[in-house]
Amino acid sequence: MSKIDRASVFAALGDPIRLELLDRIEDGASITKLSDGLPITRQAITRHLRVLEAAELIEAQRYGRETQFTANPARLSQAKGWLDEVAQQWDQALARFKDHVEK
Amino acid sequence: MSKIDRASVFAALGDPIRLELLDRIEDGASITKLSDGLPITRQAITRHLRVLEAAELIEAQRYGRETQFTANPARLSQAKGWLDEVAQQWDQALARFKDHVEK
DNA sequence: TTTATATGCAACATTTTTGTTGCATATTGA
DNA sequence: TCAATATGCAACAAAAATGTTGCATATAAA
Repeated sequence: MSKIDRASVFAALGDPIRLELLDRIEDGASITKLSDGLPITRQAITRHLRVLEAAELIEAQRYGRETQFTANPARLSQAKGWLDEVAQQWDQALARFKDHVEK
Repeated sequence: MSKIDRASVFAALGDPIRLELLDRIEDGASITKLSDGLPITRQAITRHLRVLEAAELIEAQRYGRETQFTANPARLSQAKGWLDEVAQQWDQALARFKDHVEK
């Protein structure tokens, strides 16, 4: 998974509307239902959903006239994994620094 | 911490150059050093660093004519925490769904 | 078969984000 | 002191992201 892919996932998470949508999706919801109460048009919501879908954080499936979106927990785990990698790097760097000071 | 703040942290993570900079920062580095080898100008790098700083993922300190950037591990932990929250919500939703099906 | 509902598509306008270039300023080192 | 180094600032240009409006289409319900 390249740094560009990682960035696209974080970028998808980088908008308050999209974070709200991830909260609302949970176990599946249609676009109209997801749009309810949000301050932008349904079409704008659709775009946000497509951004999340492109980042593979959610998946879309059409049932009749409705499109249901479901979460992709695996992708979220990956994102956590990447944050862990960086955190670990920083920890190690800090450890090296301390070691250096003590000598 | 509002959803807007969370989004700003993820948005800051949502660029391959900035992920690369986070890799390179580790235990502190100057702008010139961080820019070395990257395909954009020093001024562009400075902007990326300011984005990371605004999201509180890194901190800047001036020593003489150099500006040293250091990582803020606490902020990264917060980001992981938020991903966990969403992941847990999804897990619970999935559990409710399974429960529902079995009945 | 009508009507209402749920979406999709596409053209536009705005706003934001990225990057560049040019120039100024503060430190360091010879 | 003079030259090299490390940045900061600001004006511009280009590209990408957001949102809106208007209209078309497919499905479900009466």
